[in-house]
This record gives sequence, C-alpha cells and structure tokens, in this order.
Amino acid sequence: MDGEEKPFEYRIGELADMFGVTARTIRYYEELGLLEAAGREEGSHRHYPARNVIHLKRIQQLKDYGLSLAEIGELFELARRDRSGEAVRARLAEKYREKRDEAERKKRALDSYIAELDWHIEQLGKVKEFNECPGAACSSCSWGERCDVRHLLGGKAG
Amino acid sequence: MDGEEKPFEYRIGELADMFGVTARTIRYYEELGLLEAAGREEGSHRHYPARNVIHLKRIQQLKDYGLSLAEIGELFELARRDRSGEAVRARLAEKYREKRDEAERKKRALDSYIAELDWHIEQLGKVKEFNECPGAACSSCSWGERCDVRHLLGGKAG
DNA sequence: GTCCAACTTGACGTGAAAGGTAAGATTTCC
DNA sequence: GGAAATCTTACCTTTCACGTCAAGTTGGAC
Repeated sequence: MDGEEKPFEYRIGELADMFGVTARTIRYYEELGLLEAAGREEGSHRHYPARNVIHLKRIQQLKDYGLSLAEIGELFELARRDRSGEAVRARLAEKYREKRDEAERKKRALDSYIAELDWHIEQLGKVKEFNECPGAACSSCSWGERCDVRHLLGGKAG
Repeated sequence: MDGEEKPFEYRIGELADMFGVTARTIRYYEELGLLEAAGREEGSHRHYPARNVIHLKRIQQLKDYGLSLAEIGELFELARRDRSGEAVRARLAEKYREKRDEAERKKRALDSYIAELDWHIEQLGKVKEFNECPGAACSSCSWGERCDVRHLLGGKAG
C-alpha cells in the first residue's frame, strides 16, 4: 500500500530539478528567508514536504512579475505575521500596481524614444555630415535648435 | 580685437563643467578611443580645440539614444576610416533601427506584462488565499490552468 | 557495514558598465 | 614661485542573483 500518512518529501536536488534551478539557488532563498526546509538540525540534509513546493513556485511567479527577491521576502514576511492574508493581498496588489504603473511609464518613455529615433533616422537620409557640426554651415544645419552645441559654444567661441 | 587666428582651447575641467561630467569621464572616453585631446606629450595637460567639443556632445547624444560606449566607439572608428561619411551614416541608421526595433519589442512585452498584472490584481480581489494553493480546494482554485504546481506535483504527490 | 552520490557550510567570485577614488607626482597659470 | 589644476596608475564601486570551489558529512542502498 501506498502510505499517505507520511507525506512525500523532496530533497533539495529533486526540488531543484523540478524547478529548473540549482541547489545553490534554493539555499540562497532560504538564506534570504524565502523558503524553509522542514525542521532539521544543522548539518543534516534539507527535506521539503510537498506543501513547501508552492512557496518555490510562488517565488518564481513573483520574480517573473518583476519583483525582486527582497520584495518577495517582504511579502513572505508579511504573510507569516498576517494569518488572515488580508494585508498580504493588499500589499501584493499594491506592488502589482506599482509595477504596472512603472510599465506604463516605461511604455510612454519608449514612445518618445521611438519618435526621436525615427526623427534621427530620417535626418540621416538627408544630411551629409556625421559629426562635422557645428561648422560653417551650422546656421543652416538641419539639426537646427536640436543642436545645443551652439548654445554651449555661444558664450566663448561664438 | 578678438583674435581668431588661435582658436580657443578648453581645458579638461572646463569641458567637464560644460557637459556636466567629471574629468575622469573625459579621460575614460579618451581611453576608449572616443575623444582625443589636441596633440600633446605624455604628462602635459590635455587641451581641446572648440571643434572637439562636438565629439563630446555627440557621445552624449548617442548615449542618450541608448548606444553603449562600445557601440559609439565602433561608429567613431568607422568615421575615421570613412571620410565620405557614407558608411558611418548607414551604420548609424542601422543602429538606430536596431534600437527602435528593440524598443518596439519591449513595448509589446510590456503590454502583455501589464495584462498579466491586471489579471493578477483582479484575482487578488477575488481569492482569499495567498499561497495556500495547492490545497484541498485546488481543483476549484481560481488560478486554474495557470497553476503549474499541479502539473509539477501531478507525478509524485498526485 | 560500507560505499559513494548527494548533501552540508563557508567563503569568495562573477558579470556588465561606466566611471569613482586615492595617491603621489607634475604642470601651468598668474 | 606658489597653488590650483592636472597628470598617471591602479584598484574600487554599484546591484543582484546566484556560481564556484573546497573540504568535510550524511543517508539510503546494497
């Protein structure tokens, strides 16, 4: 018979293989307080009951969503103190919103970045000089007001 | 009279102040072959004729557009060998397009990232557990197929 | 009872990029 | 001629998430 009274336990190497990480990674998570092995004495091998597996998965999920291990640690810490789960979920939602807002901001930045690049790509098709500006032709240079070298030199070499 | 026969020359500290960098930065650029001081002997102070100023500006511009110092160095190297400027402009346009494509790719990645986050934020408003999955209620868990822990455990602890 | 792979702790290394910083010597400007 | 600026050399810094020894220990299989 397949006894279920003693739940299956994984060893660190198995866990590592399952999640595509190394044992070092798992120890590192433990070091950061993210993942605990089942009670053990110093020096003995770590073993993980199946219910601990979810924690590792959770770490990977949250990592995928852009949280640092430190942030994840903070959440886990919160989860330990807050049995109801209210605070954790609120904090996590907050984190997610932060990340989303940051993503939106990055998107906007990328938009203007792309616009800038497009402008420069277009200019490269028109102008003949690469870095001879500001020369004699500077006043008619297609860089126009975008060329701040003129301002910089204006005072001294104007 | 304001003699123009001897062009104004900047010292490294002046240049640094003008561009909001340190002298170290300028020396570093020289080290990478990005910026040359006017001919000088080892040990003597560097000095920069006004026409060199554009190079520093160019470095900053290209850096702003996401090119690494190594990439900038490559372009400058090209510019030294290609007096007509054809090849440089072509290469630069290519670089710009690379950066733009990468930016577009990042934007798309951000879009799906945002969608994921939104989904999770929504879920957090519905579910009660933070990391108790997979438990007895796992089969009705709102994570559904997104919960790969089930697959992972399916073989051994199923 | 013993063997050996898997595991243990500890401690330092890595990488990627663009400079920072210290130290002591020298140059240049006024 | 004195002081400020600059010179060269050469290691250091930052961040994060591990990698990589090294040498000793554990545990399950036979």
